[in-house]
Amino acid sequence: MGRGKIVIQRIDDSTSRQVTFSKRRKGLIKKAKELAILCDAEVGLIIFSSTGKLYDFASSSMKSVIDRYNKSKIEQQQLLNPASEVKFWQREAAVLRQELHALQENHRQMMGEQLNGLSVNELNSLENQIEISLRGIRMRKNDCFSGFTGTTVDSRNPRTKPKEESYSSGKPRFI
Amino acid sequence: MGRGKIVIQRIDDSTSRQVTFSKRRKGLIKKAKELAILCDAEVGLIIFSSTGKLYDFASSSMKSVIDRYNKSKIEQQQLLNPASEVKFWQREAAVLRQELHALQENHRQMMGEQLNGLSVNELNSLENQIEISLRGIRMRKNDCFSGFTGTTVDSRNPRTKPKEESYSSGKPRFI
DNA sequence: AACTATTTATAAGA
DNA sequence: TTCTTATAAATAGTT
Repeated sequence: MGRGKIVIQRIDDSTSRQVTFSKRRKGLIKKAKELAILCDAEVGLIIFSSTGKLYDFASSSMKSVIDRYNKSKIEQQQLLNPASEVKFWQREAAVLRQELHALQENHRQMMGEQLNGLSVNELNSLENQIEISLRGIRMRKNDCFSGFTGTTVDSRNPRTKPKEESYSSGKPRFI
Repeated sequence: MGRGKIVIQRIDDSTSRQVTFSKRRKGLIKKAKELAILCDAEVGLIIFSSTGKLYDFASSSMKSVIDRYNKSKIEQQQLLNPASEVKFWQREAAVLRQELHALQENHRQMMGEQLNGLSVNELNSLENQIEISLRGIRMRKNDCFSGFTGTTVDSRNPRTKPKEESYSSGKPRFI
């Protein structure tokens, strides 16, 4: 966009390279500003002349832009790096598998199965837990069938509670 | 540069803001590239869209640009920060003052003045230095007045040496 | 995503 | 460096 068309390659003549640098740098910074304002974007622009002089523009602050850039790049790399992603999901799967196994074993023991591996103490503990659970169930049952005397049970919104505390809930409360 | 003139302010309509963002981002990156090539400049450009997506361009690498930027900024700040600059020159002056004092004291002692603060050992050392200096001076003098027999003195380019080794030289050689 | 009328940027010249 | 101006390039609004 000038008197003549130019090809985009290094301008050999040092003087006209400097002149072009001045003009285009000004234009570039102007357009960077406009983009930031028009499109509500965060823009950072750093220019070093061939003589090493620094020119810059940032719509917010250069520190903010660079920090955001670094954060963004790290995230990008982690998501785009197949090895990391694989590792992430491997870890995730390992954790879930472990939780699942623990819960399954606990569940079997609560059902009175697979008790061979337990010591007497552990069996006592399990027995105790199940007795507590049983008492809770019976108390709730009692509430449900014999009206609301309100003497020994929690009276806050009692009508909605039974379902939440039944054993079939997804979150068991004892180990 | 379009069908109509626009004012530079946030485009309210989200769709046309996005369209404009696409067009202008492309244009800005193109111009950044051109500036880098045409003018042999190092350019880094970071753009975050209003939706947080990152677009960037660097003529070398963004790391290189940011590192250079940081270095450049630190230098700039140190030079533009009056307090730092004052401190810098204060340190510089202190060092020079110290060197000057040491040299002045040495000079006075070489001149046989201000000898009160010296121990016998130091006086002996000084005496010795001055004797060596004296011998050097006499040898040179000898060379100058009695022709060039070349028996005991350095014969490399003898005609230019006397001036360099006279005591009035700016760089004294003994302490 | 294309088109095109305009505006804007800028190459060359002074 | 700065101004001018012819021309190339970018892009706003439209399709």
